[in-house]
Amino acid sequence: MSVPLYQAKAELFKTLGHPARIRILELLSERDHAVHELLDLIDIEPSSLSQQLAVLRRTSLVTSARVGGEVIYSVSVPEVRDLLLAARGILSGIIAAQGELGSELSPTATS
Amino acid sequence: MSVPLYQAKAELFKTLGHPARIRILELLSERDHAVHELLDLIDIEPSSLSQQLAVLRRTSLVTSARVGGEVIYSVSVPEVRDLLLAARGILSGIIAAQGELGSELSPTATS
DNA sequence: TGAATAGTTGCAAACATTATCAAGTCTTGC
DNA sequence: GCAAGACTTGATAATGTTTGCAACTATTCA
Repeated sequence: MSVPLYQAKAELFKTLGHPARIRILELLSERDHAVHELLDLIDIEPSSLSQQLAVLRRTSLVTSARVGGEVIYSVSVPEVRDLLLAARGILSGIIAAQGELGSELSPTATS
Repeated sequence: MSVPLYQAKAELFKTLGHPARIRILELLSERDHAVHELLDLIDIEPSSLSQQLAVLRRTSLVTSARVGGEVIYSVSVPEVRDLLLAARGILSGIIAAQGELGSELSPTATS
């Protein structure tokens, strides 16, 4: 039952392919956060946040621990930070390369 | 104008979230390939390959150039390689951390 | 105990992505 | 010109993902 590595990579990237999940990982790679803290920082419904956290948990990218009334999340693999930085590098590269012409990236919210 | 960076990142990762597209990028990050060469190396229908290439083109991750009878693809941003390597690092981290329990991820193939 | 806060789960509708087949363009070589 | 090879495009059914609401569990605190 072994999955080829390129497929595992695809799964990993798919897991990262959601704005809320990126935000979560960015925040968690700074420091651990309780769910309600994330909720204050990310504009999303509680249940939706919970579901995105579940996705990240399933992929073992984050872990959770109940501490009294709150549940604290942490990134389980520190290298996640590298991945996010690499992504930023690529985006800079692309943007630099094409100036500002028509992008497929749909403009919506701010921040 | 600007799309929030975290959203652009999510788009980027989403683009990478498909096994065929990962394969394509892995192959192209070694050297340029004509479509029919990719076709020989990846088990996929021509029309499907074409569609995946279109996705990568739209995101500006690859560029294509017609050379006589063939169309040659190249990665447009060399840093893509870093991203793929970072992904491999994370997968190793996860796999190492959890041994072989879940069996959702097991490395077999190369790269 | 009961109210309030903190999170999670289930589910159905809305939405996006993928695979496949048929049809079309472009280029080479005869 | 025209057949063959190399690719792309369009349409569509099948599948997968996301969202939002309601309901539910767990913990704290008064």
